[in-house]
Amino acid sequence: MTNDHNAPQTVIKQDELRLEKFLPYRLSVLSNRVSNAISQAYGARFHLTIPAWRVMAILGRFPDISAAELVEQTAMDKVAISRAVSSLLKSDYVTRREDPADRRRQVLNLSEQGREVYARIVPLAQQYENDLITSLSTEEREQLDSIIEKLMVRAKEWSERGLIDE
Amino acid sequence: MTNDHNAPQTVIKQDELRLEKFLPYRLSVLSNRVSNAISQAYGARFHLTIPAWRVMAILGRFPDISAAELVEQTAMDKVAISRAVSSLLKSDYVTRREDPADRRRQVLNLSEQGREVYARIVPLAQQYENDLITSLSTEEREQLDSIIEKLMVRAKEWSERGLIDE
DNA sequence: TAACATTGGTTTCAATTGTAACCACTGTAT
DNA sequence: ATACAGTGGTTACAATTGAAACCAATGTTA
Repeated sequence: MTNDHNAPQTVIKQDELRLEKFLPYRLSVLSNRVSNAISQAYGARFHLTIPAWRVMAILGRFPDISAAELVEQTAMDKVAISRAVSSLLKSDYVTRREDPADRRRQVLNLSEQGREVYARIVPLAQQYENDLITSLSTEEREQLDSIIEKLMVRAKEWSERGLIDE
Repeated sequence: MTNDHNAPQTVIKQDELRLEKFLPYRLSVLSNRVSNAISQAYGARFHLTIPAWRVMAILGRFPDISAAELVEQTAMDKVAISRAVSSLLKSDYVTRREDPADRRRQVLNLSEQGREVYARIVPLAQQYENDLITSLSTEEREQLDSIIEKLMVRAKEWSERGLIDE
């Protein structure tokens, strides 16, 4: 395929799969390693799960939104959001008030406390991201950015339009 | 700490986090989308979970290995492997025999049936990968390959040497 | 040889997650 | 008003997962 530095042609039989080179697999291993490391970091310090932290991250940037809007933003599902929010309410990191215009809708926000925690996690998160990409040149960072964007479009199509063939 | 190449045009306050641009987050969303789509594809056709399929994929390339070696190869954990193997034994996709040299160790292989299923899944998997990367140019594919490699090294260091700071 | 640490692998139990059913409210049509 | 479909959000239950305890075999030390 792309790179074979030590062989004139790829020697792998077509009916074998090189898992180590298989993109979906590599993405998954990489992403798991990264997520686990980071979630340990703030999980340990602030007792936050990844979904909870995601909710806070969104609320930090977009105040006054509802759970449904969180679903849109994060691509997490309804139930996960509901649970994350309810645990964040319990720990007083977020506040919730009814939207008088639509009494089904609950408007969410970071609480004072939540804002403090948020302010402390953000640099930590950035530090991790920084550390992760120090090994990349500026060009590579840009490349990665645009490549991820393209892959995401494709993957999104899968989930929307159903799978290949079928 | 390490390097700082931030553009002057960035308007986001430093103490805010743009989740949509946060690499660990994007990786996770992308990887989940891809994995779910693909696992649906062969889960539906062959009743395989992702861990089970991974085990088969490794066994297809590396016969006569043990569960412990599977752990090494896949970065999955002991228990996940154990469960996957036991379900694969039940469906007769893999065989297991005791290593006479070390009676704790079990040597695993694809069965005839397993090999057949493997042979049918491989093209399917490749088709998905293909479809995913059609949106990328040849250069981009090479870039992605090497970038993932670099990120993986870093993430691996985290899990081995513990986290940043600490 | 007895004692103890280590390794390969499984089991158990609790926490996390996903799916579907559900309740409460709103919007629309009758 | 009344009925009914759609939406926001939660609950209940089953399946999946992870951590820790565990068993059996091996290696190591004395």
